[in-house]
Amino acid sequence: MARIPAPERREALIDAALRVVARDGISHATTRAIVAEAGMSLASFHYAFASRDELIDELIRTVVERAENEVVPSLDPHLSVRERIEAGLLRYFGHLKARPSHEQAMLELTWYALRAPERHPLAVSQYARYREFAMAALQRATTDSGITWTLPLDQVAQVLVALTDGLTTTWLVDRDDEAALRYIGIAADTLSRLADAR
Amino acid sequence: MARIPAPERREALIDAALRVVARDGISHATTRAIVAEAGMSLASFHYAFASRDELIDELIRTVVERAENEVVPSLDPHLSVRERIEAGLLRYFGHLKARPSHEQAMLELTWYALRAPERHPLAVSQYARYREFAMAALQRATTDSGITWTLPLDQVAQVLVALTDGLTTTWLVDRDDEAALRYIGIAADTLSRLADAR
DNA sequence: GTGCGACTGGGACGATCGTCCCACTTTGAC
DNA sequence: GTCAAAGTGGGACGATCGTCCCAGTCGCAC
Repeated sequence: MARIPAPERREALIDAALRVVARDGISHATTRAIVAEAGMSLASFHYAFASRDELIDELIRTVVERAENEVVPSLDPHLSVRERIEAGLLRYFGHLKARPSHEQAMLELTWYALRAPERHPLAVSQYARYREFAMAALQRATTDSGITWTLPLDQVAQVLVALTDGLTTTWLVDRDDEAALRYIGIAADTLSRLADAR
Repeated sequence: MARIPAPERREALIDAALRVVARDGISHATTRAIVAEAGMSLASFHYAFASRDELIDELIRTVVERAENEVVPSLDPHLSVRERIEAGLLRYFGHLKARPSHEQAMLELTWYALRAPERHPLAVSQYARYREFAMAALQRATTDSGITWTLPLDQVAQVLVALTDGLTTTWLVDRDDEAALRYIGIAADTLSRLADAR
């Protein structure tokens, strides 16, 4: 095996771990499974990480950092705020359909973190990050429209996160595209009603 | 140990398993943990169940059957449809706050079922049952009000399930009561707007 | 080139997992 | 009372888990 400095190995192991979690679920993300995915030996694992828990914690932190803003509303000036929001939600839905196992992995990591009290803050910061993304998306949706929100932006963002969560969970279970599209339309209505022309 | 016929023992084991999952998470719901919770020996377990998988499957089926309709809207004739729906959501939220670990267990079981293809139907039927509850609740909310829905009732119910899911997940992470109450108000707005006076 | 620290591979540790076996006790039909 | 069937307890099986040890190999500063 090629000799790889520890920091790079940590990255490679985290990447491998995410692939394993997405493919097989976190319960199958054993040290051996992760090491096999990364093409390493067990010794290399424990040379880079003190324990499996340390890797999983680092994995959660990493996916939270890496998470991209998938809900990017359209900026087309011809569109209404509602249409911009709907465009953003549709973009997220496209991403969800393209990589369902990735979103499922993210949620599994949330539940995993939620089970151990000392890991709870990881889940909280994960959702704080989602809220940031939501805020940015909402701000973008009202840019150059002369429209403001009837609630503080972070509160609207909280609603958007919850709406997105509901979409993700129910679609992952039912895989009902038509229901998802209906829901997106209704969610866009709901959010745009929280915006008010001055 | 008292001698208990196998069918009763199956019930007792399922009850014990649900308690373990709610308290410690499904990853800690090992045969030994379940057996200890039920105060039995391992032999009794495998006398009642062929395998742990059989018990978990039966557990999911049982909680889906047992699940009670927590979203029961008010029937107070003085209330508007929107207020009735909000009352129902508030009732569910009260239940969620009173037994968060139970709701967390239900969701963990969903994700568990979602991981194995042969168990996927269990998750689907779980959400089908939620949809039934939602339909009953929505029907109740418009009783004697001369109001109908602008969408087929089962489609409105799908929206309610997704809205409730979003509420549950985000509250379990953030434990933000105020945000939950705001969200409930907005969700009630959203749903009542799908109802139309004839 | 030498030497030291960084890195690797393989094998092994004890703990815990799901499952099973078998001798034993109790129950209920006859 | 007899006896087959039902139910029980304890201990053991092989597999797999996270972790660790240790001898060995490589890269790099000097």
